[in-house]
Amino acid sequence: MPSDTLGFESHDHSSCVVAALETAERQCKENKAQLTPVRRRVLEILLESHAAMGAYDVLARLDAEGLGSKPPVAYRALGFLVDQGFVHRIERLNAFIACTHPGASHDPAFMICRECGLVAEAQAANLALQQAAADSGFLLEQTVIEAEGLCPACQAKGATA
Amino acid sequence: MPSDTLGFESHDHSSCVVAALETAERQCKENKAQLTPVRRRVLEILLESHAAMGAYDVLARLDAEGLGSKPPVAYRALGFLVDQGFVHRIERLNAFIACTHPGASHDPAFMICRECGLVAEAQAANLALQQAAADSGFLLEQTVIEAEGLCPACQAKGATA
DNA sequence: ATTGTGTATGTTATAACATCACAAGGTCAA
DNA sequence: TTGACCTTGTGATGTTATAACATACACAAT
Ligand SMILES: [Zn+2]
Ligand SMILES: [Zn+2]
Ligand SMILES: [Zn+2]
Ligand SMILES: [Zn+2]
Repeated sequence: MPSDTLGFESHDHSSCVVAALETAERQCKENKAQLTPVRRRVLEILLESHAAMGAYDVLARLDAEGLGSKPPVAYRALGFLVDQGFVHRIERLNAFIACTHPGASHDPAFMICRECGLVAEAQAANLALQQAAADSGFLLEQTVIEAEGLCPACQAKGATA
Repeated sequence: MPSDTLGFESHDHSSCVVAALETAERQCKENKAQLTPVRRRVLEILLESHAAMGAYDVLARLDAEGLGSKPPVAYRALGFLVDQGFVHRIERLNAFIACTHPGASHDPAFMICRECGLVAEAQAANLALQQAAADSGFLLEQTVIEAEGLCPACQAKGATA
């Protein structure tokens, strides 16, 4: 299993942003979906960091920029981005994060640092779960795999609580 | 990986209930924790079926029985039961379910039928995720593994939407 | 030009989930 | 009896999410 995990390592983040936006533009064109100003702006906001953001935090940003102030504005944009695969919902946090593997078809898994809030996205198909599903006749459609713990930096800082 | 998944198969459910309650009693005694009437009743309510229940649904039951009517009553009891390992929280559903492997130390995974709401609990340690964590230096403390799909019965009924 | 259709947005209200803060009771040991 | 600790009661509040309905715009068919 190669480590294509991204999120904790220091890296050229602007290239993440550029790549994600380019992929979104292209894929919307292909899918005849519209990356409208609000939708694009929400994606940009989420791309600012590898952390998850609540819908209301996103909304506050939109509001500050005059792009909308009511919950449905944020939820609709987030819903669109999730449907397109540009953004993932983190169930554990009731929050959203920009995808770090834009374009690639994937079944994401997440590692969430409980200390600093950074979230890394990994590819981690769960063979044991697939086996359990097969054994019990369950038709597996979608999986949520989210781990919580401490990222390398926060471990180094000695954070334990 | 043996199939110790439980939830979809028809089975002697009363033995689930009895076993879970006995284990809870015993383990509380060992841990010097108190299985008070409200806590015990919440566990019994959750044990009625292999489906997840929202905190407010549990609360409605407690209220009907005169055991409490305010949200903290339900959340406190559920929190206690989760801490003791008798109940699991299903993040995907913002809901709670009684553990089907009482007493055993485990890292549960869930299969959630989107049609009928039944939830099966399996053991499904995610080796790929552990590998990804090790590769990136992430200290993995807790994992959420939840699959959504169709249970055997609902597949048979031809449910697709 | 008008009408229809589809998509996106604006807005109000409310549903659904969760916690805070403080008061009150019960148990038990010092 | 007092104090420490745990549990419960309750009002208020905070947070997350969606329902429902109205408006606006682009584009195609008439
Ligand atoms: Zn992704
Ligand atoms: Zn961290
Ligand atoms: Zn369990
Ligand atoms: Zn089912």
